[in-house]
Amino acid sequence: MDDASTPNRSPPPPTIQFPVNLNCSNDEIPRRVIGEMDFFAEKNHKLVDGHVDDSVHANATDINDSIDRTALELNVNTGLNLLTTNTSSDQSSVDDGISSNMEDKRAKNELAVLQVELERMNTENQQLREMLSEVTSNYNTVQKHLVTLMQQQQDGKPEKNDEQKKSNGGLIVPRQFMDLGLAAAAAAEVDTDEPSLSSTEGRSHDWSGSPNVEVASKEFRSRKRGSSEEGRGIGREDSPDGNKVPRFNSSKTVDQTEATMRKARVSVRARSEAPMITDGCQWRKYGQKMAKGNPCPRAYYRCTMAAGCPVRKQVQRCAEDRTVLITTYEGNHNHPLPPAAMAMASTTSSAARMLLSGSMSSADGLMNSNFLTRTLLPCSSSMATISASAPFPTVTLDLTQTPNPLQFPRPEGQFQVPFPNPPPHNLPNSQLSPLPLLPQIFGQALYNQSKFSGLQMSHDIEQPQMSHQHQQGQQKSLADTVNAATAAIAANPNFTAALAAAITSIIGSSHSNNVANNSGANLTSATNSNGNVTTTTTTTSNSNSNGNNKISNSSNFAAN
DNA sequence: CGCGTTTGACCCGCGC
DNA sequence: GCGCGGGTCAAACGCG
Repeated sequence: MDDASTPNRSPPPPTIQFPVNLNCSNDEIPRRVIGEMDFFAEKNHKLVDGHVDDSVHANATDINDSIDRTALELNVNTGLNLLTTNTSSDQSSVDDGISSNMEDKRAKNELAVLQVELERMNTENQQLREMLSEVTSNYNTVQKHLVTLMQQQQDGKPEKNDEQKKSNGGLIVPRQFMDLGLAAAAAAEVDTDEPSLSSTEGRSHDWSGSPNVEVASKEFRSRKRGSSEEGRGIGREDSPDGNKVPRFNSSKTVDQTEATMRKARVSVRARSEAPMITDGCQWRKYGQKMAKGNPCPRAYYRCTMAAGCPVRKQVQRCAEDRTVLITTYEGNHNHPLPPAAMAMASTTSSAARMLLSGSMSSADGLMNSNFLTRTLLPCSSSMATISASAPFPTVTLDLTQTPNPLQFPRPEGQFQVPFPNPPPHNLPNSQLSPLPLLPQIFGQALYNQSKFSGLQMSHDIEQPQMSHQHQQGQQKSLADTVNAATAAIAANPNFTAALAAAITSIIGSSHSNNVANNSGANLTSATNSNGNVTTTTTTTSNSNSNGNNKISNSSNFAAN
């Protein structure tokens, strides 16, 4: 739990430079830029006002206390003042000049130009405010809707929960150990008596988030797979047709959503010579298969950090480029995770939630997703995608591509990823590599996004015990978050994109440990013509070459 | 001896 | 109904 609350969080590295490229060297500028971000924070404040996340509220309030909206204008004026100050100083310095009148005129002209510029910027700010206001409004609508649905869902299935608790001997503790990213899914589980993210191909269906359920599954599985009808009745609500074709306004919406969650997958593509990427967990290989269309075998791993942990992953080399390792995760851990493991866990659960938000059959889900992507994350990229056409909804995070220049370029040296993670207790230092942290970046970004999509709200409701820790983390990281958002704005001529990053960061900061921001990860998302969500996370990571992976053993990838 | 990997068999869903 | 492909199981095997 403690670990879960502070995964890989690093104090703001002293090396981080505020990305102030605003022609100002004034020390106050960063604060003023922050003030500019406070505009969003304030919105964010309103956005969460009257809702679940007190920690967000608190942080937004903090910012509000120190910086108010006027700071935005101050900020705008700041640069201008510098120039106008220069102008006036010019005036004073040329008093003894011959053409003081001309200088005066020139200064006036400059002033006029600057005023025009100021007006333009104000207009732009106004537009942005309106946009944000609209976004906020939409968000609140979606949020309310979601809460209503959650309440309905809860009211509709209380017996189920009780039943499950009874069958579990009242033991639901493992869920409390889930990390932040997992908890939302866990909450979903509590509601649905089903493993949330856990997924299979619709047959084994026993990837339960609860060890108890897992045990039950194993029981019926051990009887004989051929006679597992009983087991199927228990572990499988996803009827073969239930989760394939979303039915809108169907009474089975909830179940279908669950099925979607169960089948959600997060695929990470990374260049690595190692047989597996290091993700902080211990894995046991339980199978290997040749997959069609790929000369490299696919290895199947199961998390062994806790008995009954439902998390599994597949590891396979990319057929086209065998230096690319594709790791696909499914399921939620049901045990505490070391910091390094939090990364991937956060990634999978967050991505899955995002997936859910985009693929759940209810109109709300679609609304969430589309709303999010249309309004906040207009940039598109191929670095991460959600595939709705795949047999299972899959988020693919591509770490192999160079950052999209259309994303958020950062000045060199800015937001260097210090990879400050303490070595996982089970990993020797020699086996650490930056790579395992990248998923955390993704996870955080996705987490932010999924939170904003409204899904996380349910989590907040049902996991209030998290909020305090979140709060601490937030306060610690809020400045970094703002800085990061500021950096995005300052460094990026594409203000709209920067705005998206800023909003995403700030909103995400309400829960985050700010890894994404600190590490310079940017995430964008867009809705393509198919209505699928394209998510992009760009990192400044320069090397993912190898994480000598430390699964509990060093299994060699046979195909390599 | 215990633990983890290997690998062939098996099960299941899906498409034809 | 049949075959294919994906996923899992579990006995055999290897290693420390």
